Amino acid sequence: MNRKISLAIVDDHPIVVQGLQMILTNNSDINVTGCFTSGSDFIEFLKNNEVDIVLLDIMLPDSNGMDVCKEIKSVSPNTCVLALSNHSERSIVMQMLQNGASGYLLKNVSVQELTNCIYEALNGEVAFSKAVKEILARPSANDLKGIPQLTKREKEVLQLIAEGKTTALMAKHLFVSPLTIETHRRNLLQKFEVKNVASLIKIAADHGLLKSIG
Amino acid sequence: MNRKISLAIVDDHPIVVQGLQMILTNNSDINVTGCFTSGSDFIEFLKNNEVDIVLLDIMLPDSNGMDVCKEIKSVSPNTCVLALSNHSERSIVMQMLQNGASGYLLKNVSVQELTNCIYEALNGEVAFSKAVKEILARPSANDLKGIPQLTKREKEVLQLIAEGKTTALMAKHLFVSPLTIETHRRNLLQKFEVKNVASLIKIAADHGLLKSIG
DNA sequence: TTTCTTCTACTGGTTTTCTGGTATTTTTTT
DNA sequence: AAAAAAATACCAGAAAACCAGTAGAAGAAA
Repeated sequence: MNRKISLAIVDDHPIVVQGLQMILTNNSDINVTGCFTSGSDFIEFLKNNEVDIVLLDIMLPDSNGMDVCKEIKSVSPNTCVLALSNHSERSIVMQMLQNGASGYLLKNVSVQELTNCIYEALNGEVAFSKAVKEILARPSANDLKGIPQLTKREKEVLQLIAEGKTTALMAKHLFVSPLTIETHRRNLLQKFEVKNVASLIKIAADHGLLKSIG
Repeated sequence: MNRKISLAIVDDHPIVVQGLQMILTNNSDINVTGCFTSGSDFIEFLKNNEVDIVLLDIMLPDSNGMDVCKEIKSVSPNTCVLALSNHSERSIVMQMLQNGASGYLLKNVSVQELTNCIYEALNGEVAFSKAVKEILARPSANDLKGIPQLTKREKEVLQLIAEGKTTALMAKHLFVSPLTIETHRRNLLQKFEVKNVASLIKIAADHGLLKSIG
């Protein structure tokens, strides 16, 4: 090993910071270079110091995690960002990753998982804690309101709508009257509690109800 | 250790089957209980035999992977299904998981990863190979055909359309004329080469261009 | 400065979706 | 056999989306 890994912690909860530090000082590869309670403090630090990886709480009081992450990556593209959060909402996870994070951990992460994820991230991989993988895998299972129960025909029509077919085309395709298709569409909108196909398709896609376009 | 893990392989490529068998016989915990070249053969077997985990190729000649997976879980809910595939399309991954798969591996998986994933799956976790995590994390970055380049305003409008807002509402929201919104929508349709918002939203969602609903 | 892109806005017309009803037939379940 | 659920079909009108073409103004890039 040539040199120690330079790691920073950004979190406004002293207890979390203490805990992380304790865990990480046991690891001889890792050097905790700095702890910060705000995103902007860390960005300043980053301008004059090299940091290999940062554990970033995404719920900071002053700024939001997304923006901090984006800024970190623009100031120092090679610094890995591991998002650390209590929030297990899928959309937040996705947004962080979209903004360049190397991974996402819930704060209930185990010590073993934490160190694994750090090494994975530094190795250029994407790192998730167990609970996060669960969220990414089964968006609907973690949903408050369940997916409406659809009939076979409704699923077919839903799929065809997503493929951009108009009522007339769908009717031909399924050998029924266009008026029947309209009824199905109407029932779909009602079941999903939306008022146009745009949101219908959005929600259906989020729930993994649609086939990918061949 | 009380008893060996019972593992089955379902794949129509003899070479893959051979390879998997070779790798797995080196592992004294695992007993390869059976190899099958079709989904229905395996389902039959499953009715009379206990299988802890099955490595399932999702591109079988006779049936499709989703349905086989669903059937496996209905015949034997405790059998873990690890999907094995060359296909790295996000929506396929999601569909398999939706249908009860415990994980998804691309066939370029390493030996180490494979065994890790098997243990993770048996342990009730969701298991992904490295490449799959990459896909889940950054849907857009892994696309073959590039996503059309969107302007800032177009992205905003796209998002609002996905949220089910009408032209009039979007116009109010963005403080512009409804006619301007219409133009943006039109440009979006043109850029994505589709002719209605349904397919627009479908494709945008597939590419991870939309925020998920909280 | 000129050019390119983006954002803005318009006219006018067509197609499709959406809304609120109703209702018969077929299939499934009890 | 009766009841419930699903698939089928219709009318008529309102609202929204879609199409084709044009074009000025602001801002960024050459």
